Amino acid sequence: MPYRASSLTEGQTLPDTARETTLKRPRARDNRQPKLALGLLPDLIGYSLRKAQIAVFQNFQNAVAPHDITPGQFGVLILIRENVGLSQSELGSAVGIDRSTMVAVIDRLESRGWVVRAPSPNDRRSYALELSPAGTALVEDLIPRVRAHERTMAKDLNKQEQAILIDLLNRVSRAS
Amino acid sequence: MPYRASSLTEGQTLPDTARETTLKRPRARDNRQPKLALGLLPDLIGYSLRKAQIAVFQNFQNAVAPHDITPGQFGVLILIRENVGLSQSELGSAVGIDRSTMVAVIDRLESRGWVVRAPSPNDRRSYALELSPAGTALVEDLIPRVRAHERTMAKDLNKQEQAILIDLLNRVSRAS
DNA sequence: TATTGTTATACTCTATAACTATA
DNA sequence: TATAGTTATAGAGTATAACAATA
Repeated sequence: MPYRASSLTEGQTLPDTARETTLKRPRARDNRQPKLALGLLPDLIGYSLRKAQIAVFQNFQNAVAPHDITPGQFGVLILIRENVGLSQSELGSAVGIDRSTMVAVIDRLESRGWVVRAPSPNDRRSYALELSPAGTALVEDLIPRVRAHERTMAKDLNKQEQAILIDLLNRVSRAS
Repeated sequence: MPYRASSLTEGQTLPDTARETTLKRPRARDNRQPKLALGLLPDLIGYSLRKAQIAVFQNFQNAVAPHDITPGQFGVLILIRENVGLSQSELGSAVGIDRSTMVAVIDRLESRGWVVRAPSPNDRRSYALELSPAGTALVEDLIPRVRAHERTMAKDLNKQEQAILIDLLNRVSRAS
């Protein structure tokens, strides 16, 4: 595999702002190489969002380790599993990508033997997507790993904070 | 311009969870077409993160409208402005991308007349990146637009909630 | 010998436009 | 006429490997 999506042109390091918890901690290691001035970036939600996104993506890859699958592919597998008979176009508009883009997405999942393009009973133009037995087994195997990954990413947040984070993120999503 | 990065294979719609604020609102419009079952996705931080990311990215594009620039390019311009004389390699490691990738990033910004590859005074192997006058003017023009964009994205969060969101995101970034 | 920028190569994600088969 | 899947084409973003110039 070539690349391995890492970060993006957004800035990586971050100066420690906010959170005065555990005041009396003896200034433990905080050796993330800052050095660079970040200007207004640390105040932007998009900037923090992007950094968190990168961290989550990379940890996901490790968490599902033996399997080579991206968070996006996992999402598609879940949607197919939860909505049997979905067509490519429906799936595409659900995840917000063009149907021409969805072709290659399904191609990859199909060539790995996880997804089947079954004929749609009603409409001969479209497929009824479904998981193969291997795809079903894969998802079963992935779910506990993904849950463990989730616990890792949220390990410094208590239950309430996790719920708050998701709620705040959802409100940002709806704000645009 | 071709594509216009929109979303990704992660799932778009979302069922309304949490937040019982304003109980007596008469069930206003909430017509985001759900229909699809999302399984465990809405419980995953990565899923909400991705949706928020997409919303922010798209709104950013609108907010800087006359200019065609991505959040990532904006971030790079800010870093160059705040750290004059930065080399491509330093910039690359700051934003977490390979120096070979940074070449094309700077190529684009340079071809648009915003960034200059000035000779480094100390090291003849590297460049001292700086903004051109046009690049400086661009950034000056962008900053208020980006701040307005930020207000749009955070319009349903009060000041405290915004700070909490950024803090929680930073903690997630550090968790991996 | 190590580092900086570069090029060659490759792969994913994304889009638009046009085509085929079907509705 | 409209829709589902497809292909052709294009561009951004990402990586690794190798090379030249310089340290």
